[in-house]
Amino acid sequence: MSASYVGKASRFELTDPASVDGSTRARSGRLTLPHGVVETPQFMPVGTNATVKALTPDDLRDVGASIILSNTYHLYLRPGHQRIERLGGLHRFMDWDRPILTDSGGFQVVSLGDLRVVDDDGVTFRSHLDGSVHRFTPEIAIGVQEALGSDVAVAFDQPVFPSSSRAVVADATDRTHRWAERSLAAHGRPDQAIFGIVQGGLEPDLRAASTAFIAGLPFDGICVGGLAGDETAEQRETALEIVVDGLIDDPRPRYLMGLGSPADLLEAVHRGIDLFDSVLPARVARNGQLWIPGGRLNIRNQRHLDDPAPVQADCPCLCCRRFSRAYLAHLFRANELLAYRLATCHNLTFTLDFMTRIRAAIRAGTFPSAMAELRVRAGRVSGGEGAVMSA
RNA sequence: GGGUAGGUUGAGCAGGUGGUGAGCUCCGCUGACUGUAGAUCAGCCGUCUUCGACUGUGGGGGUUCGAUUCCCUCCCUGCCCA
Repeated sequence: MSASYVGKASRFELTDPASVDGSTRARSGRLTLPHGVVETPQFMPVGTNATVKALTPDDLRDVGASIILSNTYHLYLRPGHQRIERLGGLHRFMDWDRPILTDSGGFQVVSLGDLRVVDDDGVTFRSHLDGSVHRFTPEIAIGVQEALGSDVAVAFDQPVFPSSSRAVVADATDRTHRWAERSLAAHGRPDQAIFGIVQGGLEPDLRAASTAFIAGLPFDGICVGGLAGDETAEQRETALEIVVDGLIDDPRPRYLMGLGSPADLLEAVHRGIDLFDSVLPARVARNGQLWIPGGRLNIRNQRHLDDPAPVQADCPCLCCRRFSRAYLAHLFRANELLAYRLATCHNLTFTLDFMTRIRAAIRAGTFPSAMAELRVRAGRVSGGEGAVMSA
């Protein structure tokens, strides 16, 4: 097994390969990009509109973000990638000097709309902002990302819902493969890495074939797309295992797109994933759900109004360092803007701290035995009959 | 003291001039949220043995087959005049 990968704009070194006893595929590494180093496994907060909602760049550093994701589709429509390029690129525009990965816009083209037409060459769609008609092709999506100047560009793909029929999945997966080749051919920026996306839905053979196809192309990293949708955790883990099986000797970073709850992150790391992104911790924070060890709390509940304790006693975030649950509960009820900032700081701090704990366990060689404790810490923060902490 | 407008489910309101008032917005509660058209959305929000039933329009009394509605009286609130 190669322990490192060197591309023209990125480097990935496994510092701690998966345990030799085969009990886990969790591994730890270091991804070096033009704007800095990313320790893996790592979570990328999502900053769709060149901002992680409610946070300043200083807040982002404070919560421990080492890389964020931003969005090609949204920035193309507003304020326009050419404008951002004229203003010195995305990093300068948003004053974030650490790495940025840009999603290709494929996800939005599918998630946004009824008013879209997919053909073999690309996608024609209507802007969600003003209804105007636009067209994305792999070449255009890559061109936009080069203009933005992200550290990592992502190939243009066509995701489909995991529950889609086999015919739909097969069609979209084939198209994604052709678009992957075209994305690579179109990409020329030397200070920008490019990742390719595996599709294949929940069809085992299509997943395996897609993994083989994408892994066969000279991408700098492999994204696992088409999950974190309407599939069950079991279906997701099965699909994930198929993909990682196909990448077992591949030295490049593996990025599972769209996953974000601590419990889900842990299980995916266990199965060999290095990178994640999700809006979940930030969105849920804005809606009043705070993640704490072992569970969560709804800060809008009346019982918090008199509670002088911080959201989480040992948390170093801006919110927990200086404010009480009572204060945060008040801010939410009063619809004060500070509520969103503080809550987002907390959930991202919790999530990124959780990843730090995972890395520490892997690097200490104790990940398999640490999983039980990490699972408890992750709690069930989403779905099902999840435990809601009362304290 | 006189006049006037009112008293509707936690709050604020709609409606209702003899034929079953549970309608709205807040507040509150619960759930959802995973490559962000999301500081959003959904459900509940009088009581109960909750696919239904019961209660409820300030209190009391009257007329009536039937009263939130008509009559009498009392209480409370706003405003105006003394």
